[in-house]
Amino acid sequence: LSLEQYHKIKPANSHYVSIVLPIAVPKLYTYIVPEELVESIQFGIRVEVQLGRSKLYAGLIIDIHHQVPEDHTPKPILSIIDQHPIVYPEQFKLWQWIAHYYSCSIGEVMNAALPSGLKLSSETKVILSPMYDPNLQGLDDKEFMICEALSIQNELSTSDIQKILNQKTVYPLMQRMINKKIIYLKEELKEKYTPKIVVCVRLQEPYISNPELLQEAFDKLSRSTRQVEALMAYVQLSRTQKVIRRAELGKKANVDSSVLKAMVKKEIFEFYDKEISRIGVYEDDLKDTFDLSAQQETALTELRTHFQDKNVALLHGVTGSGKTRVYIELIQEAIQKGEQVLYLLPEIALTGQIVARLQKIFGNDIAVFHSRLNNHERVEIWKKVFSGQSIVMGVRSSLFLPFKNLKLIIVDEEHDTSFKQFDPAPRYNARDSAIYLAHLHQAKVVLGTATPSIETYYNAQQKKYALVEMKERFGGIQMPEIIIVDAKDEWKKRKLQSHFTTVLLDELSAALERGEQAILFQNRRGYAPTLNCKNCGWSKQCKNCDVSLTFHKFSHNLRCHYCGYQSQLPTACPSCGERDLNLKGFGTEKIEDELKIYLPDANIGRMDFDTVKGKNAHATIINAFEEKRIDILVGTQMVTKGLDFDNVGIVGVLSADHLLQFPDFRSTERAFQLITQVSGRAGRKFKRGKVIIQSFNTTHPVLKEVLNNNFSGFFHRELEERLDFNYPPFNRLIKIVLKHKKPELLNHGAKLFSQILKDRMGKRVIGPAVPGIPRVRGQYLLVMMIKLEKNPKKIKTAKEIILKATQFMKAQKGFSTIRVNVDVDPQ
DNA sequence: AGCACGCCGACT
DNA sequence: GTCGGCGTGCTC
Repeated sequence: LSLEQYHKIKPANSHYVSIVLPIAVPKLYTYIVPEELVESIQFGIRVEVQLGRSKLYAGLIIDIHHQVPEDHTPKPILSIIDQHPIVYPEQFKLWQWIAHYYSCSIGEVMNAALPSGLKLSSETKVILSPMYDPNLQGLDDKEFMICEALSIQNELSTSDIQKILNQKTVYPLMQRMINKKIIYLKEELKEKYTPKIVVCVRLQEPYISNPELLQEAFDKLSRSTRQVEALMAYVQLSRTQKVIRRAELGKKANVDSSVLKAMVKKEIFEFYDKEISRIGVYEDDLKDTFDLSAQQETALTELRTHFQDKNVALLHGVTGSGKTRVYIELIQEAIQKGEQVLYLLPEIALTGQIVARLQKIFGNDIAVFHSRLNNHERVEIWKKVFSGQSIVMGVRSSLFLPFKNLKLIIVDEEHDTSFKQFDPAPRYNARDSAIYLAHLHQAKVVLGTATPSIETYYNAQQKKYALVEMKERFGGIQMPEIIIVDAKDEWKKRKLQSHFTTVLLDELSAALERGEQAILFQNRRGYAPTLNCKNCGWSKQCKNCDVSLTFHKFSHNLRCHYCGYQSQLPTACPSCGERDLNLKGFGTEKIEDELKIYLPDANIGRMDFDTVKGKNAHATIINAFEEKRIDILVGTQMVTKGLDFDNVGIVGVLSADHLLQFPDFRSTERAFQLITQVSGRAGRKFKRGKVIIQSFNTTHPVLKEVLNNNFSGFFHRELEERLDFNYPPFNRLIKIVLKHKKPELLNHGAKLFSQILKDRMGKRVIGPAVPGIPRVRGQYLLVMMIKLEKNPKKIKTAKEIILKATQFMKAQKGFSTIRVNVDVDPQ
């Protein structure tokens, strides 16, 4: 239908809808609503639409109007997917805010926001024509192969055909076959969500209403011992639970399903299907009984008072001060009023103790939303929140759940960098987005941490946020004693034993003798970063990224941490033939091994990215440590977060220097946070703990500030530095990364791009510069940074300039394939 | 994000 | 010639 034809025949006063599609296209699309569907359309429902020639999508309606499209013929909505909205207007406002603030498309936000179970897309499938005759002449080899496959498999997807023919481009061939009417397209939307169904068993009438008649049933079965056992098992199970699964009953009575089937025939049992939750439910309803400390009471009162005129409060409480207890009180107040609460946590902190603790108190009022949930579980939580689930504990993406009466958001470990998503877009910060979400819902926000981020503390100082402090540990336990050990000095005196100072080793063995446990923190994983040739210094590089491969002892191979590329160990140096290859650097795995030499009697465990990969691996290690099957836990960042153990006498930081050496304006801040957090694991609940920090450069001011637990000193010194170099919190940063697989082309494009930015924004633009790792996954990178004054208008203009510059550069011949990533407020 | 079109070099 | 790779532009 041409545009003119359409305008001639278009019905008067038709309904049109604006639709968001879950893809990275920058704009919304307008579809026409067929007369028969007009009644069913509303904001926030998904509809099936066609985009392009064959793709079908589930798009979201976000506007309904009568404005006739001027420049194109609208396609019709094909069908209605939802009877009721799946997205509220508040949610959509959050999406819009994120898209604007973080410079990405609304479709990208939709992609991140909806669980994939709610995002439908078509897979082009083809079927064989019923008229097809295997003896038909005139087919070439490839066509024949497809027909053969189709006569066996019934239908094939585009990717199936690609595999069968072992070639990428199959569409022309498919089109040809369609034209010849050998095959047909089969387009269908598949609903990915199917509730989990289990078969359950219950008694039939009359037994169900008259349990006293059960004796008769037993008599009736007396000839079959197995059936009697099954009935007995049923009676036992029914005392403690309402729903009895067939499999469970079979297992308990040790009978197979044929026995149960026979009992169905005898009209004692019947089977029925039940839709069950995939989310673990917590039955125990124990209550946290101990009283609040005076400090906690004060903090609560202060928070309540501040919330009368401020919407955001920073709760700055030292490790072990009992912030969680304060949250619990606030949550309790909220749910008593029937309000919803969102408790945001960094991914890694979510996996265990804190969840268990809150579940103990709030039981099934809490839904837990983390990244290891599968699609079905995500959709289930989505639906639960929609129907009013009162508390959600979750990672950054739980921000997008369909709250309708959200009144309190807690962002725990507010400083944590994992609240910021950096790839893919939307590159949003969940802490900052949470504050906007709270604004939409008229909710209050508590930002809790022992080590506030510079930005947040600055906001509190500027009175933008309220500030509540808890300076003492719960139960009057002292802050740990911190000892800074000069590793350089020991090295000079030849006392240093591999990576351990004598101070650390002595303290460790003393602690073990006292029956205490220890945590050692090392900020690197793997055995040794590189395998080097002793003769010429050669090391094996990744073929996709410009980094040396890392040696992994467990799998005994070399790996790239950036793209996952793996390679065998070379037996000799390929460059000079030298057979002596050396391990350089040290990681958690090596620490674990070497510690075994110095402390042979200790049970040593390791917790890092490699050992917590399995679904329950993380919990298993924590349990082993809790049950004291591990004496010393060696780990990366993971050991710093959200773990509460009551028998840790010693915490060791193996090398503070590694943390301070990063070429990044946040490295001091991160070092302070990490060391303070890991120190906080020492001596909680039990007695005063000890922290040993090893360093080759003991004069660094941050170490002294950590030593004295001097947050304020650290903050002011850091603030001055940030002011000198125009960094946040005084300025705002936008980071732009350009990527392409051809370095020369990338350089030229970046030059053009940066020139446009510099013409408009002058010296605020820094770069383009080659980053520390110049190539990742086969793509060369160039980085630009823009330092902007905190002026909303200027920031808005800057984002527009970036968008225009991107469009301009991409319009030039050859540059269209350069990828541009914009990261607002990078971490 | 797909997907098709069109341009180009590499083959039967 | 035609196949397949790759860059470009469009999708209501």
